[in-house]
Amino acid sequence: MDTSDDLRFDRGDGTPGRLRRQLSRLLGMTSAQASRVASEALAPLGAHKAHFVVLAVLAEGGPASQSEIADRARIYRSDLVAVLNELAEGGWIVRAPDPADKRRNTITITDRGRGRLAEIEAVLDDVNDRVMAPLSEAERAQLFSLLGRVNAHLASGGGASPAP
Amino acid sequence: MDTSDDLRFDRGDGTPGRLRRQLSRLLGMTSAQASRVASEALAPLGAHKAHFVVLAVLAEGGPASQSEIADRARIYRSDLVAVLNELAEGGWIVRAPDPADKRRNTITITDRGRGRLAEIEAVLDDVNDRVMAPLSEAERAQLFSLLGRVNAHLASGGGASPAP
DNA sequence: CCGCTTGCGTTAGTCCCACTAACGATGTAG
DNA sequence: CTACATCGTTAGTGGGACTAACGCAAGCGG
Repeated sequence: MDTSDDLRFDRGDGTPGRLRRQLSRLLGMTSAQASRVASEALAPLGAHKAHFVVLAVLAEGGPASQSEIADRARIYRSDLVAVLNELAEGGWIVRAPDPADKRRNTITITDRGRGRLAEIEAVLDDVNDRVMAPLSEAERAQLFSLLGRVNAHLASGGGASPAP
Repeated sequence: MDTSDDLRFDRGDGTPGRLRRQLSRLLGMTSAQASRVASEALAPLGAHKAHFVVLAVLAEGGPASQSEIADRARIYRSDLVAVLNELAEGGWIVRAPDPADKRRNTITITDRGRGRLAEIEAVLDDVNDRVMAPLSEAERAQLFSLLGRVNAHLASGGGASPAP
């Protein structure tokens, strides 16, 4: 299998070898492309990726406070506010004050929300499939595993700069 | 055993399975972390990643016009302007009008520029190493290969949405 | 020569994302 | 009661990808 496609990317043509060694560059480019594909696929639905994330968290973890959602969904509480507003406006979640602790809101996914989640999930699964089209099943698993390990390592402070 | 660590990441605990299936999410998180590590490492030098990219292109490809650089470095011409200004201010490149075509500038890397490139490269190589610390050599190659293939696929329009 | 189109560098500005700071209201500990 | 921590919220930063439009120069067809 040769690289006969007219990719304008990292092929032998003009890309210096130094650049190809940089993981962060490759990650960045790939991430940007994948993200773009996903966003474009969700656009017709009027949905954002954050919607999916939050709905998934609520569907699988049950009702939760906003900071709980933020923790689980790996979203900042500050950004979560707008997302929840949009989701509430669509009737996909309910934001109700927690009687036990008046600081908290208890967020619950609605039935419509579950439908919405399924809808979004279908789109994103398809996107995932298109993005990873050139990879076999085993390779996809490999990619997830490798990325996951790097990610976990970085998340646990593994990449911090050494003491000065 | 509580999750008192402040890894707010994907560790099986609260992250729904649906989210873990999404490559773009994993890519995004990992890319953001890696990018952050790189930026922090470059900060003490007063350097940006774009500096590295442009210097590398010039060092390996020889003098070039700005749009040529933009093509090779996979940067937008509009963004390139500021980068070249900074590089010129540091004396790492020279921007001279092309006598053959007065619309063009010919950009050339200086000796100081080559020194700067080496300096930045050393930092970034170290970053790369720290980021991929948990992976063996073979696994790193695997990761590059897999990412590269996905990236190439996306770059050649592989992930476009089907006709509506 | 004249107009037309194309490519070049530049300016400005948009959108999205990760991230921080601060604040009022509420809860908790001493 | 006082001091402090937490919750939701608002606002704003910084960077990266990307677009639009402009002035200028080159090239081409007539």
